[in-house]
Amino acid sequence: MATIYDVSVLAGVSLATVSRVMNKNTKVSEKTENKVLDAMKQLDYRPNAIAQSLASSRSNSIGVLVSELHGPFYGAMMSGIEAELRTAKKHVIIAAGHSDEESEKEGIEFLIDRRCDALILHVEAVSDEYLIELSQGSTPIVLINRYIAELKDSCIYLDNQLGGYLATKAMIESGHTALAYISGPFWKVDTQARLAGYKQALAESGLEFDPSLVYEGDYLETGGSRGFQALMKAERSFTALVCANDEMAAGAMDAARQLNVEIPSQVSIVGFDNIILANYIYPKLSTINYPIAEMGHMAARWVLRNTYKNKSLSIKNMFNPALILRDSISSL
Amino acid sequence: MATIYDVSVLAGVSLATVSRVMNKNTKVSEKTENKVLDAMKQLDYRPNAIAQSLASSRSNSIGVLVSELHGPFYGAMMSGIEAELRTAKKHVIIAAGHSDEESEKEGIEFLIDRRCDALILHVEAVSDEYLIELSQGSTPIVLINRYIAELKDSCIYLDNQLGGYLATKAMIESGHTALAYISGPFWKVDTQARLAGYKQALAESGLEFDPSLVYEGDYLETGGSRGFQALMKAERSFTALVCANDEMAAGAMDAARQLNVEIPSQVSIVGFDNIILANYIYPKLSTINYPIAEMGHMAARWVLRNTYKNKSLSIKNMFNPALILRDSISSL
DNA sequence: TTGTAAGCGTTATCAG
DNA sequence: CTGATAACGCTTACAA
Repeated sequence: MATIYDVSVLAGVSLATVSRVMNKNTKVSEKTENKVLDAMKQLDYRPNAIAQSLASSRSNSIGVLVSELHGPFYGAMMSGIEAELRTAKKHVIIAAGHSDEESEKEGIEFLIDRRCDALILHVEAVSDEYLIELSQGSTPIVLINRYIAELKDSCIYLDNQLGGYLATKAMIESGHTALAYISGPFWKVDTQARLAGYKQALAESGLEFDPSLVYEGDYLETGGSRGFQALMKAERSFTALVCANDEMAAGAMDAARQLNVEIPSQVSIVGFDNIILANYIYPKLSTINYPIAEMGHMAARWVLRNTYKNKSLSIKNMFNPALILRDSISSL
Repeated sequence: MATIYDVSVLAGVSLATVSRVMNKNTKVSEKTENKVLDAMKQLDYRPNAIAQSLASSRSNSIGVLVSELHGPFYGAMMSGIEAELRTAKKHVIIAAGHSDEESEKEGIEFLIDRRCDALILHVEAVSDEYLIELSQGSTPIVLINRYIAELKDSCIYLDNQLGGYLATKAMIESGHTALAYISGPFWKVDTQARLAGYKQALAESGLEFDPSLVYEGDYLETGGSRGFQALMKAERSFTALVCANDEMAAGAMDAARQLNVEIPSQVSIVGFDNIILANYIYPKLSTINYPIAEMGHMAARWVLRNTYKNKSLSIKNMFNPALILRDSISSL
């Protein structure tokens, strides 16, 4: 591969001049510029991004850490980020954290070692303290779906508790008083917030919170199925089921069908996230909208504004969940 | 951030020695090694991956190009690749090609400029010639879901025609003789192969191919819905619908519901890909299994074997589609 | 086993 | 406006 040196020789100028025409930061006479451009074309020259990063200590690439590379939620998030950054000619380096502390740290270190100009993180397992310390470092970080008071300006988050509240409230307003809940893993922060919203809505309506009506799932279809089966076997019956995400809701609906319980006439279901799937299962799933693609865009804009100094961009940190009514809830 | 130089000073050894203990390729006395290790720990030293790449001209990272960062198909593919590479301590840099020639080339160049040790490509818009030329370059490439005779050893592909054939055959064997088809964009190679399989099955059973029964979709739910509506309006009626992927099948089922046509009693439907969704829509979608996660693993193993010289790994280039019977096909 | 020094391909600072 | 030249942080012959 041709290097900047080859170009300079062929163009009959110095290294520095070639560098200048690439970076357009210093004036170069038109004549020289053309000579250089020609030489580049002839040699099919492509700058070595690695060497550029080393010399300039900026890589024009942003590190993104997601829990998984698959799944509708992370997919939408990555797409949102990439779309925004692409317009600014910045690139994305993605790593997976697998909701595991070691992996998340490893992923973050990989991205930092790669000299990413900034990091967009969707992390679940690392502690607030770790993140606060990380933010002292030289690589700027943005957090998605996590709120840490000390870092609030670099958090792009959803009011998860409000979401849980809205979902539950929708059931209560439809006349339900026996509401089961399929939760995500209890240790996750967003799980806790959503569950808190459920409790809040119950309390507000004078309904008692019954731990035997909540099942700890895994945010996957299988967890939803198992949860539904478990809940049906338990002594307390219910007419409404709120699920901490759509995938578990889909799993629960599947299990319901197998147990011959009809949705929504016998059990109403509401999900959370509003993934595309929610609109294509039957009956169409009522859910809480989580504007994750939009939030991905916003996180990217944060980077554009703060790291690349594009001050014309405005940032919104908190996003609101909203109830989306479809066909999986019936009135009692 | 501490550099190798800081470490060498603190440990009282030379740069080279520090480098040696990092790379474990030359013998270093235990005593020196410990001094160095201590110094590293004290300084919280992390090697600069960029500098390493520049000096060694290998980056330990593999570039992956997918059409989109979202979507169940690409999600599964990226996950498969990442999982395999992670075990070998290699990392992944992902770019999106958006099924557009310019974007795909841009993405590939980005990855090459980043000095990826190898590229795993799921490309649709670039020509065979481009890829053949690319493969002459110094960065090894593997192709997923694409077969190019000249590059066959580095292709990990599915027999798409066989898949289309199997899907169609399943309908015919269930007694259907009027089969509609919702296709992907005609310009895509896999689209053509799947459609060819459909034609092949028809021909084999003496059924005439009727172009008015095929609709050109976009591989998205919306395309499936629109396709179903269009097909229903056309003069020729049909009792079976084969869709070139599951997402369009889901869209078609949704449209069917709105038009009050019952699945599968009035119209049988079969999809393609076997994405998770297929198992959670109602009725459960019969489809063609596309082992994309497995193929992602295999592509990664190809890299491990060929680029990183792990010869103990064996490679399988062609994968077979298989019919998965669920509830969306009824016998006539 | 260890040190010296020449790169790797750019950027960026200084002179001119 | 252009050219030398010193970094950037690390690897890797070549010597010792």
